Amino acid sequence: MPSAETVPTRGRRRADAERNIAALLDAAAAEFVTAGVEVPVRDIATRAGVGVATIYRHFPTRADLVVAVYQHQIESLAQDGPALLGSTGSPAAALAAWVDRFIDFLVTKHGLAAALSSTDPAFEALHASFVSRLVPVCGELLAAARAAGEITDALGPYALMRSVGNLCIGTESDDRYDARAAVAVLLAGLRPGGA
Amino acid sequence: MPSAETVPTRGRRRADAERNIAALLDAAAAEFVTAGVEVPVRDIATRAGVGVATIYRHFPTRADLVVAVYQHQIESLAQDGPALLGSTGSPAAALAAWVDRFIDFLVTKHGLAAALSSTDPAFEALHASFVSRLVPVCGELLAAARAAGEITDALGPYALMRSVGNLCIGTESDDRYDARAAVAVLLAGLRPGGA
DNA sequence: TCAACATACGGAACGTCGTTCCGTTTAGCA
DNA sequence: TGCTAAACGGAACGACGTTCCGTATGTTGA
Repeated sequence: MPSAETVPTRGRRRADAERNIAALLDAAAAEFVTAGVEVPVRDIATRAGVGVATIYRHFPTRADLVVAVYQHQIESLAQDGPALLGSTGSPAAALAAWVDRFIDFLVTKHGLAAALSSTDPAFEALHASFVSRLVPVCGELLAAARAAGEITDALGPYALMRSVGNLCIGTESDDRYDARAAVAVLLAGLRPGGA
Repeated sequence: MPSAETVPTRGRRRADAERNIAALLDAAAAEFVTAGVEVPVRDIATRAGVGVATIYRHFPTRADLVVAVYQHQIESLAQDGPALLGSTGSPAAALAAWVDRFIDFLVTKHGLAAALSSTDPAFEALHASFVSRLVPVCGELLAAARAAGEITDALGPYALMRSVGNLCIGTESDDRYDARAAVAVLLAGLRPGGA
């Protein structure tokens, strides 16, 4: 997992570096809420009380910072998958519940969904992190639901996550559009018995 | 229709202005294909052999230029709607065929789908143009299909177009994801008889 | 406790881009 | 042919991402 190296635990960091990394994570989290994940680097640096170079030193790309900020939530999402599969009645229901948590995660983070499917190289590592951590989990849920005959194989795990991610784009700025409703329709389309 | 005012036909333009506008539309179309709709303004100006100010004089926002370039295709898409409804067996089939043409349009224009659901104010007019011209058409198709009992009312015309547009984002850069397949699932989810 | 060295820092500097400004050119017309 | 309004082009400005480099500081071994 390359993203684990983003803020290296190896060697030993100087105490000031440790402090600055913590301050940066706090500042970035706050700025992401206020101004979205595309917030200017200088704003994060200012809020953290450090110079811009300090950001680049610890987080070479913007995606590294974004990943670090949301690492815990991505991780818990990844662990929700097997848990839901064990505790929920049907695999399809577990998949639906998991997707619902994924949506929750995305729609509450200003611009994160857009960043996820952005072609901007600055966000490549973000995409990669989501893919490597969450696609396998989605794959398990999908396989279980398919084995139970509850859904078709019209979409693979990657395509499904990407579809859901895309449907979450721009949900914050338009009340005529509800990502959750769109995803519900998408999932309904995966049920067998249609075409 | 506000976009008709973008390149005003009223008054009379000087001949050089007329020429430059034509050159800009050509240059922009070419650059959009090569570099996407987010191509730097200077690149378009250079290719057209004009100064940057000339772009801003005729197309105050980037969206105005994008709309002008694709105006004919948007228009013909709008006219396809009623035509398909008249010539296709079922309203649902007409809707599917129309959506398919919409997808064709979006996936062949580098970055257009992303620009459409972008929150960047530079693309506001683009969004507005699509909404004002295409949502009503989609609404007709949707209403007909609904009246025939072929689809549910889970998504309104705006939400459907937005969903399809979102699903088309990033399709050019990733062969693990196929927008057409995702939209097919979405449409399948609109069929009655599910939840 | 103190040097000396690697680590880390901060802000200036550079290149790119969107946008505006302004002195100059030119088309249209009498 | 000369006048005027329309239009032009490129310089200039500000915001931003990114890199550079001289300076400061924590760590470590004596």
